[in-house]
Amino acid sequence: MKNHTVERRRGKALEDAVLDAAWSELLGGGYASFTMEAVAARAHTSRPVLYRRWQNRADLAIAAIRHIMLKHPVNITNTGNMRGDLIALLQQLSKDRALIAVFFSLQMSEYFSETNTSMADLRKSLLQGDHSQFDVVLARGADRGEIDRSKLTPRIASLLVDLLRHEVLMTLKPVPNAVIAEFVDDIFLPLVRPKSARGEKK
Amino acid sequence: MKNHTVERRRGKALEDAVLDAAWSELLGGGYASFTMEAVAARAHTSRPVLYRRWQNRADLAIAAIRHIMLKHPVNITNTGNMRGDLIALLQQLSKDRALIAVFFSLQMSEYFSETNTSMADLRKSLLQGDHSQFDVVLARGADRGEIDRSKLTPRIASLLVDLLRHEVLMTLKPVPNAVIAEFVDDIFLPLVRPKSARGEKK
DNA sequence: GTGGTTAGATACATTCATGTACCTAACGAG
DNA sequence: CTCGTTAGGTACATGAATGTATCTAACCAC
Repeated sequence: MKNHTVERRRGKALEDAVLDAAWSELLGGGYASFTMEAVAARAHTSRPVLYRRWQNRADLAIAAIRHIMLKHPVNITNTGNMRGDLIALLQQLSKDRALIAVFFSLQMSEYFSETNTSMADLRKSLLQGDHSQFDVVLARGADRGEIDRSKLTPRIASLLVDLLRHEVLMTLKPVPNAVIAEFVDDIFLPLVRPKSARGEKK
Repeated sequence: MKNHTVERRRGKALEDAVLDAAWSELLGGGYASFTMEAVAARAHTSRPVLYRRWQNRADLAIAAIRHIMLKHPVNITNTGNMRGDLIALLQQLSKDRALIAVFFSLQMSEYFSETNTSMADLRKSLLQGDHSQFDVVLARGADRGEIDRSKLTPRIASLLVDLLRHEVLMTLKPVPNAVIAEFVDDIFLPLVRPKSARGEKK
């Protein structure tokens, strides 16, 4: 390297660059092959810079996940009917959050054996926002009479997110829109459709 | 150690002991903290003995998983109705296979980055038996008219196994019978119930 | 400018696991 | 009983990563 211009970064600029690099490393090899050395190299800096900010690689990994989640908030839409809203939400989750969930749950296994944090705990603390947004869409659907509120048990209310998460975990890829549509049209909606609308074909 | 009696094991006896030890290690810390040293220690033997049989720790881990699966086959039952059969199957999977699926999918992440095997491939090769057994039960149910075969899309046919797997992955514990019943009674059966039986309450 | 702060670079001690080499003593077949 | 096989033990070379120490030079505030 050794450019004539040095361009030395400081403070937040440097920190963001490191966190982005850390996230890229997590995506690439997962937490198992997540090393301070590799992150430092990718961010064009050195390990001591990392250790000045985070105590160890677990801290850095968590910080990177938090950072990327802040950069990709899930926006709730209003397409006019619940089906559209649900699909839009799932598509966003598939692109952004689901990837996080994957590399979080899947590749962080090593993290759990190191720190004894239970998976449920950490997942809850990181993904708490998701459910509430689904709940908003579902409540709206119930108000409009699109779904039967009495059929919305907690398990069924979380069914779509659970199916999406499972799919991402298994395939490690963004979920195709056709699959999302299957979740919504063939599984979720039939379970919560109001009795009056039972016989309707779409 | 150094007992007066030496009790030196050989051949299959030794191999089984090592595989059991390896499985215990996988359960305890996952593949991330799965070391030849620890396995050798737990099996009261030494690393060279392991390297004589398996080329590396990935080989040993796979062998241990295969071994434990052979020891716990899933038995298909015939309780007289499909609901009973499904629940029995899911309960068995929850106790035995699901744990395997967990520590396989979850904690083997490091394995995948080492060997480039795709997760889907390996899962398929190890868990291929499960689906066929479910298919038997489902086909039986269709023959009896308990379910509507036309509603059994591939995705819905695999729904129960998928939900179970997801639950185990998230909780890392055997799935309570009440949850299994929810899967069957509140989600799966309503989706595949024949039209004639629609109005029936159980 | 000047001086405090901190990035960037290098080097180091440490730890931990891998895979191999080698020796010995127990076991099993004949 | 004898001999070939192989388990059990120890030691070693290697490599990868951690976390720390130390130096220098760039940046920022004043």
